[in-house]
Parts: sequence; C-alpha cells; structure tokens
Amino acid sequence: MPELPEVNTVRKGFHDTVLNLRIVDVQVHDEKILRNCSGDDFQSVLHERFFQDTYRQGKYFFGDLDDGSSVLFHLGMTGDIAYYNDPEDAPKHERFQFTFENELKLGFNDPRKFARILFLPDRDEYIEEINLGPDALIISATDFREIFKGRNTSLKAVLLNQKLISGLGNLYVDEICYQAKIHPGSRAGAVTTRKSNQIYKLMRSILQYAVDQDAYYKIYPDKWFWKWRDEKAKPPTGEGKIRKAKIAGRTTYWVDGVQKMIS
DNA sequence: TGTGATGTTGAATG
DNA sequence: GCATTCAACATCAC
Repeated sequence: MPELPEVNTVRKGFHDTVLNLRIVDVQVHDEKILRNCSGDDFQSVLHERFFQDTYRQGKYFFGDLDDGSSVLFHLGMTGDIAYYNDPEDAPKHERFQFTFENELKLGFNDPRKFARILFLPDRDEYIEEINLGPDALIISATDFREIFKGRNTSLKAVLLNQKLISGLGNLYVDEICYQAKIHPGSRAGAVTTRKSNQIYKLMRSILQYAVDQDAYYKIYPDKWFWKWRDEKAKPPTGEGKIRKAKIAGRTTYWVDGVQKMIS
C-alpha cells in the first residue's frame, strides 16, 4: 500500500482520530517491528502520554508526543492502522495496540512485518541521522534537478533513493516516467534540465492528485498508467507495447515506443 | 504449487 | 564515494 500519498492518508486519519487523547493502555503482541526498543519499553514510555501532532517526510510518518518525543510509523510494505472499539474488530495481523482515554483502540496491522516502529526522543535528529532526502512534494525544482547530475545509475534508481528524494515508490515512479514519456532505465546523469523540469511538474501533479483523493486508487484517471500495469494489457493510448523488466531491482513496466530511453 | 509483491537495510562485491 | 546484487522480514493472492 504505502508510498507518499498512502502514508499521508494514514497520517491524516491518525491526526484526525487520536490527537490529544491520552493513551491509557499499550499492548504489544509482536515486538519484531519495534526496531529500537522492547515491548515493555514501548509500553512504559507511551503510558499516559498523548499525541499532540503529526509530521510526515516521504514515507516516514511521526506521531509527536506531548513531552517532545515521537513515535515513527514506517509502514513498510503492508503496514496499516485500524481504529475500533470492539476488541473483536482487531485486525488479523495486529502487532500492537493502543487504547485511548475514550476507549477507542488503535491497532497497528502488518501481515509481513516489514514495518519499522521506533521511539524517538528527537525526531529531527533522527531524520538527519538517517540522511532522509527532502519530501517529494516539498523539494524545489532546482534541488530536484541536482539529484540527477553526475549519476551513472538509472533514472528509476534515483527516484527510488529515499536519501535523495523521499516518498516515491515503485508504482508512482512508473506512473511519473510514463506520463513524462521517459524510459525508467534512462541514465540519470543524461537527464537535461528541461526534462528534469517536466518530470518534476508531473511528479507534483500526480502526487498532489493522489493525496487529494486520499490515495484511493480506484478513482484515479483512466488515462493513468496505473490501471494498465500489465504486460498483457494494451497501452492507455493504444500506442506502443507494454514491457516489463527489473530495473533498479524492482519490477518495472513501461510502454515501448512511447517512453524514450536517454543515455 | 510456486512465484512475486506498493519497502528498507546491511553486507558483500566490483 | 558510487553502484549493484542479494538476503532478510512473513503473508497473501494469482
């Protein structure tokens, strides 16, 4: 599920649902996704605290607590948050659960356990420490252009590199490359300023649209590549042929004859 | 039944 | 430092 728009939707739900509600109970069912503390530690640092604000950079979403510390929710591939009152409604792969003062429960669901949950005394320090790149919706056109310069790797590898720009994942990168009519395997260093600006504009419009739709992909426009990501499908315009290959280690689709390779 | 999947990290290799 | 590839994580869907 989660690239920038999906993570933002989860953040927004969290923001609108649990802010300023005191945590009265924490249950950890599986500590594996807690990456820097034990279940017991997690429980004791959160007990009687409340979330005051949220912050997102790329796919990293933070709940900021009333004492200045934060909890990082990185959803990995299958992380999601459910809210419920009846314990019977707990999601199937719930890894931990908060109960708030109004008896509402937050369940963190994650079938594949790729999520990373960290307790952070100082989130800004953490962001700096891991060298997380600027958010894809915040980076300037000028800085965006810089991330390609001198790089011998593929365009796709650069766009997926969270240390250069954060928030893009496999699906949105393919969508951006399709709409920009550029082959994802193009050499990053060969991207011109003109092309970079075009990619930048499309990236912004695609992400902003998805964010505005709460990442509800079923209502994305028919002309988007999204719905056609399938080797056997006909390209959206009827022109060219859909291809599939591994690029930057990820399954990549593009339309041969429409997306130009630059090298 | 086997395969691959919206992600990240660390290790090993060149 | 840069780039690539691989394994690891655990479950589900086709």
